[in-house]
Amino acid sequence: MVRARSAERRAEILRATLEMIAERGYRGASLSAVAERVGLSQQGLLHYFPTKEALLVAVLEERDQWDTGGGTRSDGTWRIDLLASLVEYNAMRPGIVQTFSALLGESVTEGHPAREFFTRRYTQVRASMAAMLRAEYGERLPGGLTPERAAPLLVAMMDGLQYQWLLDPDSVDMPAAFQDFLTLLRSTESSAPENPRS
Amino acid sequence: MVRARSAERRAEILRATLEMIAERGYRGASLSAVAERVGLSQQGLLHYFPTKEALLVAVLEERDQWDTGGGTRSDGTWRIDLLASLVEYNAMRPGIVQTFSALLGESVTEGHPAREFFTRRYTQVRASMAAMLRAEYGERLPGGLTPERAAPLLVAMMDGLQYQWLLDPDSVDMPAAFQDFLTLLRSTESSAPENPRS
DNA sequence: AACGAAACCTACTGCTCTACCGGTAACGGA
DNA sequence: TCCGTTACCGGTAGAGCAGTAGGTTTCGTT
Repeated sequence: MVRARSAERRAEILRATLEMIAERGYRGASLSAVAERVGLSQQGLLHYFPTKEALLVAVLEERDQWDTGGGTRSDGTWRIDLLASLVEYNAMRPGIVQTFSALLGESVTEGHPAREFFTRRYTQVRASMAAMLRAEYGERLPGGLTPERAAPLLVAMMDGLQYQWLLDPDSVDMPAAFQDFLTLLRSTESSAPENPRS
Repeated sequence: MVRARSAERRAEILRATLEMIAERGYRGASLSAVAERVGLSQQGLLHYFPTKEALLVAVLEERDQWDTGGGTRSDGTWRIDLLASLVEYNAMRPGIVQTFSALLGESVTEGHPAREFFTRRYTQVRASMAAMLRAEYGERLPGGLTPERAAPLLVAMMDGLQYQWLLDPDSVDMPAAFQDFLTLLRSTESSAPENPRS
């Protein structure tokens, strides 16, 4: 009973933190503001998460579980059509996208507590994407690309489109643009490697 | 003489500000820290730029001039090979890239002073890219894309790669990856539109 | 030589931030 | 019914923040 109530509170706090980070970024999000949003004093919040950084870590971990959960195949790889669905889904949740875009931007600064998280995560996501591309299209992709070379492009496209979309949703149709990219990756014949890398 | 010295100081300040933003982001960059870096008191700095926001605006304006200057053709459009060169150039200046990536990330948060700047800038850059693509490849691009539809992809790719590269330069060869994308945009036959948009 | 502006600085205000310390009240288990 | 744990809150330390007020020095111009 107590446990359940506690877990509920923690979930509330994490949700509020996500919102605050979307609005102000991690550095700009103050503990008091988060606490106020869940109807707690700042000290009450610190009872659940002892430091601000611990709170951020909890947010990141929750998210990590969240989106390594759905959308993957039994062998752990993604399906490319589900990737497109994910982008469509994201387009309906600007809040979440904004949270992680703001966080990603901050994370490149020195000593940011999310930096290591994102670094590790991108390594993992690139590998996952490469596996997906290989499963879907085999070894040869358009332009003589290998799955390993195409994977970072896929990730970059998703992230990059998010920023343009967040800044100006009316001018950028994110899901359509991402589909365009997938078309590009699909529609063309795979030729011999044009500029092989070592 | 005085004027020259003053302009020199301003330039120093702007350079230091760029550094500080790269290290801590805009919100995390304090006036005192910037001032110290140029050997001024915080109030001495405020003599040149009356508010923190004015300082940021000056940084953005300087950058705006800077990179709408080189690389464009007489008619104001870019050349695509110069775009690849720009990416290569950026790969040698992690500081600058970091500054603007951090700023872009922050700018999606509410009420950020750089938000309008980036919004306007991306609109303009997309238009510029579309013009370049049209000049270079004509109306039909691979996958049935129009220049207007490919333009945001080009921009997104540049931005997205920057984040991956900043987080893990050893794992991501940014210029090569961008070249891969350009190859993708080039190497394939232009087919009829597959999924035309309204 | 006198003047005015530019280029700073010291001191300070008022605010916000994270985090610690020490309480207290409720509650579930023994 | 006692007792330990959980779930908080008030107070406050201690630091940093942007920005103001009011100086003084330097220096080019007249």
